Amino acid sequence: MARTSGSHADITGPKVRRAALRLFAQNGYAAVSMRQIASEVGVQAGALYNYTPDKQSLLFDLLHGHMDELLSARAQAPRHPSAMENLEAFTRFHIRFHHARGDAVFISYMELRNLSPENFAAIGSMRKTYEADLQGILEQGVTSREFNVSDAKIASMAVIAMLTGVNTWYRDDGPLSLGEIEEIYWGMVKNSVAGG
Amino acid sequence: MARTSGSHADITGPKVRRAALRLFAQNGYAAVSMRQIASEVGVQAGALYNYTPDKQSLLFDLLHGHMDELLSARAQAPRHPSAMENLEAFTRFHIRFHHARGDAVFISYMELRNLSPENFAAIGSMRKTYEADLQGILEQGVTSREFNVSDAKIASMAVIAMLTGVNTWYRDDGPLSLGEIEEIYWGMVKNSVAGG
DNA sequence: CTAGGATTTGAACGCGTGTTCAGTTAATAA
DNA sequence: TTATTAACTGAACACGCGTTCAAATCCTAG
Repeated sequence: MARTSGSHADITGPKVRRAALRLFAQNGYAAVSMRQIASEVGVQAGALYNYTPDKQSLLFDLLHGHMDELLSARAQAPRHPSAMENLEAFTRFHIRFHHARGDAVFISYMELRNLSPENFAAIGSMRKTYEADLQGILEQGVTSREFNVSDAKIASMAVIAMLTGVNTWYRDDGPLSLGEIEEIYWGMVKNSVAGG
Repeated sequence: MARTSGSHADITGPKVRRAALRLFAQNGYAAVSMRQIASEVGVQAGALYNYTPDKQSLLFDLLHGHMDELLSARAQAPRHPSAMENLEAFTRFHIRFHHARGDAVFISYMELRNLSPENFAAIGSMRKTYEADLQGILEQGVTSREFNVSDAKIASMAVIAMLTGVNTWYRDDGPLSLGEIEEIYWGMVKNSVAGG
């Protein structure tokens, strides 16, 4: 055997994924060519096929990896006795996690239609798991009378849409820090489900 | 002159736009070919160039037409003396208008990056006008002490994201009518800016 | 019925696509 | 030093792309 420690594969591999993530987010999956990705990595197009069987799998791996990170990061979050505390933790987690991964989030919403049916189902089910997490918190709060929502499923979709929307307009060099955004959004989320 | 009343142009033209709208929304601008659009219209690809100078203009016309409709429909809405009434009207308008135009809404969020810089700026400024409408309502409510928001701009982005999110999950054959959705969302919007 | 413009066809253009693969290069194990 | 193999190149493949345009077709005004 030769070239195990000095191998380039563990350098080029991540480079390929990073380049694909950036380009897919910026220009869209269909509009990005394998040659563009290769050029950003500093390699010829053929070499990419050492790291992905095809373009479609490259997209799927990015989405799947993102959802995997999301679910496992969320799974590690501590659970609190009160629904209010759980909702606050979820709100802050969602804003921070998604802010740090703008490209992956964008792709996850935009490029689902470019996945094969099986791949689409796989990502869809992971997303449902995440949504069910928030839905569970809302149901907990309804039971404990901390919250006042008529339909936890719909309320969870509304809250997630509101929180994810931060990504579409927030800029790091803007007037407000992410911490301030967190405060404002947590206030709105709390009122939206606890008020009335 | 010949063929003015019996002309096909006023039939084929809208057909082209409808087909392009549907296909762009379903598969993405970059993934849809002029031949696909032509095939859905029932015509050869070359004939499309009687109705658009190129593919890019076709996309822009769809987005521009959508924003035009949005702004003029909103402009016709009556204004109320109280911010609360204005916010309720905006909320219900937004949900209904966007629900009836799923494809155009989807494209308007997804395909902005496929516009040339000038076209992008044109659409962006129209969107800003719409957002400023809601922002003005929130500011009115802050002045009149009907609302309690620290930053009307951010609150308006949060509300719009929440409302537009309905399009991503609502289905006409689902368990709830759009009217019921309207009620639930209006409750959440009201609490989010008026509570605390 | 005929003239003439509106509308569409169908073929062609140069170009870029995803993917394959024989051959070349580079780095380590022995 | 040499054998081995991971990593990459560069050319090729068939194919679809957006767009153009002369020719054909369709329809109405006169």
